[in-house]
Amino acid sequence: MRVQDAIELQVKEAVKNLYEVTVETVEFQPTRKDFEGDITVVTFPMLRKIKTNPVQLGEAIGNYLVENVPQVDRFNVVQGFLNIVLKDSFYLERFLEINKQKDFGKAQPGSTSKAIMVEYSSPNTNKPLHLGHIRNNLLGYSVSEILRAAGNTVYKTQIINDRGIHICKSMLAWDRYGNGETPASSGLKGDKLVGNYYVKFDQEYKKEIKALMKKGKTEEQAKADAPILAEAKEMLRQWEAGDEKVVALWEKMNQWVYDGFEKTYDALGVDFDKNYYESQTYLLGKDVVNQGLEKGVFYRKKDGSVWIDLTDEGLDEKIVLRSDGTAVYMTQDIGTAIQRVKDFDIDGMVYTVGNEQDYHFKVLFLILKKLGYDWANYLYHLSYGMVDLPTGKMKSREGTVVDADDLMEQMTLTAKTISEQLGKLDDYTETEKEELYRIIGLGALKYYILKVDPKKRILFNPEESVDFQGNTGPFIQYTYARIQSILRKADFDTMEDFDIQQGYQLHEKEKELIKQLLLYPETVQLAAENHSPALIANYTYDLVKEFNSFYQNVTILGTPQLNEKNFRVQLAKTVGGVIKSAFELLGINVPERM
RNA sequence: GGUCGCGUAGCUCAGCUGGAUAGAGCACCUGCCUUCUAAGCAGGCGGUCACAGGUUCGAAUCCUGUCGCGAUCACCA
Repeated sequence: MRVQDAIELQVKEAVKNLYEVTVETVEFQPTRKDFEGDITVVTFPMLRKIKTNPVQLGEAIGNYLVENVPQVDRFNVVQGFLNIVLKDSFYLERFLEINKQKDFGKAQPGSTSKAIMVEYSSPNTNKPLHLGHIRNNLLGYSVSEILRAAGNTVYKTQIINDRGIHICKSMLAWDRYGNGETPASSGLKGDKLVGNYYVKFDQEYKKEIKALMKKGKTEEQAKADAPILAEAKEMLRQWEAGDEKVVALWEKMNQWVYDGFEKTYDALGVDFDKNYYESQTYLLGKDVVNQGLEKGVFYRKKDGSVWIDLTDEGLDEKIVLRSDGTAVYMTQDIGTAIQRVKDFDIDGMVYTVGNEQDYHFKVLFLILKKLGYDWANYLYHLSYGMVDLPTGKMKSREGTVVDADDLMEQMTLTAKTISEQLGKLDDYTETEKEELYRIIGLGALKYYILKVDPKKRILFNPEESVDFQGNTGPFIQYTYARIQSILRKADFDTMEDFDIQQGYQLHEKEKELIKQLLLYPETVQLAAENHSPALIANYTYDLVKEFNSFYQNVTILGTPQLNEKNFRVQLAKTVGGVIKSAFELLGINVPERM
């Protein structure tokens, strides 16, 4: 970066001295692989002010740079592109700097740092987590890590949707048909057990609808009149009234689910600094609405309901309190946001929620801004596309979901199969092997999901397994393992023996690797700004591709020259460090061997 | 119908704050394991960047329109 600034300055000097013209900005881009050079100045825009042809201009500026910028070695001109070659010494010096840094790529807290709360996962407690939750969790966790690496303070949270009619449905079904079944008695994971009763409710509900329709009711009537639904609603009323028996059942079943979720989160490798529970927040927000009513942010309609008019913003009117004075989803979200700022003194929040709620969050953020909260300026909806199956949407009630636990287990199994075929780990113990299969299987799954732009919907085909070759997690893990193998075989790993003064001449592959390493810090920043783990994934893939090409074309431990060997081992070690660091940002572990 | 998002090779995706001949992986075809791990490397095949206009010296990228897919427009969450 500093060289680019120096070059920019000298380019401006050059055109001023040579043509008596002042240019505001100089356009840079990395030189394309097909041309010789490290950095390219695009001279086309300058031609507007300077009456000459692009080749002459490029030559003139190039010569000036060679004379005035010490890091510039030589150049070539292709049309309006001035390709600059930097000296090897420049790259070697930068490489030595990187090596000294303990947390290369990560930013220290600074003036632009913020305290941010990231919400993700936010499950319902009536069914197990599925593939959709996995995408949510991986995104939320990774963005948290990325924001932290970019120098921010981050709090991870989830809001657990532990109340409401859907919870009562599984409670009712268990109460009626469960015969006292527990996770202990059945050997089922708690969330799975509760999920079964949610499905059971739906089956019974459908039976009743069918029966009612036979008696001549319309489908709509039947759905509304089914006794089992009325009973669930009644249960919700009792819960809200604090009925002891209902609350006890609710607590018991929710605990089963929490125990189950904990296992899934553990396996996924995600965690939270604080849990919020909807049962404790669903009444929040009403007093804020009333205050906003006084300030004129909201208005009351004749029937008593309270609204906000966002038509000036190109949106609609939106209700924030029902005519009976009860809260809606929006009210709750307003109240919860304010509560979180009180709890954590944060500057902003990231909500990891599917793109079906784009509109909701647009409205929520606008309302909070209009209410005058300064932290409302940094609210971000980390919106992501649905994960669909070839057969369509996943529906828990209908059992058409890819279960999170099952999927992770399946991935681990695939890793095992491949690993056993390759048979490189015969001296590993069973426990070591199992751990490794998990790392690889999860690496494949996580990378597969995180490498794609969050906005895009994912079509997941369970029939075609996730790849372990090419642009995949295991490919990158494999490269890391190879590097560790080299480090184990090298009997030195310090930089002290490498002498830059000897005028080391960089191999083309070495230079490309250093260039790619130098991009890591700005990639982290960019990923943070864009809330995009995909940028980290793609960066790491490029780095690893570059390393493998180096590895396969250049001998590292085989060279007779000590200075060269030391440098190459050190280079490999640094690449390994960046792979590990980048994968940590994605929540993916790296193995020492595989 | 209004609004938002997406549309790039057979498939999965990069590239999108405008720049050189549009890049990877999978699949398919050639080579490379007596030398640091072949989950790899080197190469080949494969594209009207959905379509049509516009802005620009220059458009996959920006603007407008059309088409296709998805989401959303509840006193549900």
